[in-house]
Amino acid sequence: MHLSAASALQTFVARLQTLSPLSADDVAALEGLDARVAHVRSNADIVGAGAHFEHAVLVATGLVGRYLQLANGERQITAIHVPGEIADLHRVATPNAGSALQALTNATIVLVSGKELREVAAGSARILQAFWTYSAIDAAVLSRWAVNLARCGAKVRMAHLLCEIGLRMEASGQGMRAEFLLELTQGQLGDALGLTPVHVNRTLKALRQIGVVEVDGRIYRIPDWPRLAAIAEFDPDYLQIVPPAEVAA
Amino acid sequence: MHLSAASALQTFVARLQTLSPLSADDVAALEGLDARVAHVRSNADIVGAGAHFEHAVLVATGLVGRYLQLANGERQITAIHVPGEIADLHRVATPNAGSALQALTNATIVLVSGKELREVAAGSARILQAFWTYSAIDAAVLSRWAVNLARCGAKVRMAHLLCEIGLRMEASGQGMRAEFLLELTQGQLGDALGLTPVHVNRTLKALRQIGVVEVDGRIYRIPDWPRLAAIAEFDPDYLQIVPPAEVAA
DNA sequence: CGGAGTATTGAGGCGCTTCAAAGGCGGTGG
DNA sequence: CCACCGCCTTTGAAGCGCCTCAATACTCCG
Repeated sequence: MHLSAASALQTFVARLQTLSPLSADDVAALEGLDARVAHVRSNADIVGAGAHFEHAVLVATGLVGRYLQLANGERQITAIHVPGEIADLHRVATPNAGSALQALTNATIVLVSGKELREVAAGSARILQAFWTYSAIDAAVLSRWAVNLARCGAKVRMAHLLCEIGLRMEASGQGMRAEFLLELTQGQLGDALGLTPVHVNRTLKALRQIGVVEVDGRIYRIPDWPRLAAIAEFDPDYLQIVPPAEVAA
Repeated sequence: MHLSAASALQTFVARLQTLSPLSADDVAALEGLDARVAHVRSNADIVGAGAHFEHAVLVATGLVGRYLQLANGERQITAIHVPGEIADLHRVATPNAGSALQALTNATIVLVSGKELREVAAGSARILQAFWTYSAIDAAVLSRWAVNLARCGAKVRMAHLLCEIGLRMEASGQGMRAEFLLELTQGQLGDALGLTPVHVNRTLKALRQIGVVEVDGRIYRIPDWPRLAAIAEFDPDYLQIVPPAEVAA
């Protein structure tokens, strides 16, 4: 197994441990799961819409997005997953989940057998509980996302996305909230934010001009995090991230 | 326990059984849960935003909504629950869920102890599995909702909501998809659809004029279900409703 | 019969979309 | 190594959908 894959699995297990107290056996069972590493090119579907797929997708490097597509070809990204996260654990509970999974950048993923995950979960109520809680937090993130889509203007939506992704990246060791690499095109950002690429561009320009974001290629810098968070009405509680050392501001 | 409360619990347990094969003991344990019946007036919060609440809320009569509120006072309803559904089972997994719960109409609810639910779940992997799946479906509904909010115009959003609610009502014995009582004000519909009350009104008028919806007070009739479903791009799969007898159109 | 919340309709404005075109940037092949 | 090509980014101009503000009618209930 590649280094990044092993590290991603550890990040995932560590995350689970903050959600439900796992025994040493539980951790061993999780780390012993059969894990097939795969590489996926940017914009390639990992799981098609409505397809059955017998593996859960753990992100090792790059970004993976969950999305739903409409008949007119438009799509809406409903979740963006950073390394260390399983993008579709919920599918282990409901095999016909409906949404598709796509690599948003070139990505390394770890395929974990759904059957094995179900067995491991059936063998330990603590693990099953952790899976449930993990999925529930995923849903809480989605519900916050829905509120932004429905109620907030483009600047606020963008600001919120940057706050959330920054924090999630930081939590999984991919950078700092104040400076991180987000390798998405403005078109992909639009797919997530419910905006056209053109308007994503204008929105970023506006955020740059008021000085809350600096963009250098695909590197985003947040010179004034509290101000960006204020614009976004960002309250990190819903992410349920337990900070490893600091308490954040 | 009132009749409606007992019947709601049975509907809920029956729903769980379609998600995970429960033993007779499991069913007995679920039906033996301590259940306190309460009545809530329209527009009264059952659980405030960010509040801890040690009970899960099973809807017995009326409608219950989950929502998030922004600083400017706007709110977005993220889920509408009909009788027979538990509105916040996810909170049993993650106590600090963030979203608030409100009676959207005068409602009868059944308060089920979160502690007891956790105990019952810890005692049976099948029940725990069913709870997880139940929550996962709730999340799938939410994700479809998010797509509508982000990508669809007012008519499509409204059409989709009517399709979904109609089907869910039918599934829990509250009417038929083609004719049901939806006791929401246009303002509440707006809170769910991400629209102003004024525009909800105009949208309903437009749907009436093209003949896909008839509104009589708060009774909604769908004379041409397939056409409404086509407008909404409604595909009921994500609801994972197993029809009791028929197969639907 | 009065009052409050709800529904309905009109007029005007703003934000995002659409359509269009030019400039940057990286990758690939000659 | 450079020239080219495709994708991405950036900017402009015009249009449409939903919002805001505003006023009137309806309906239920005391």
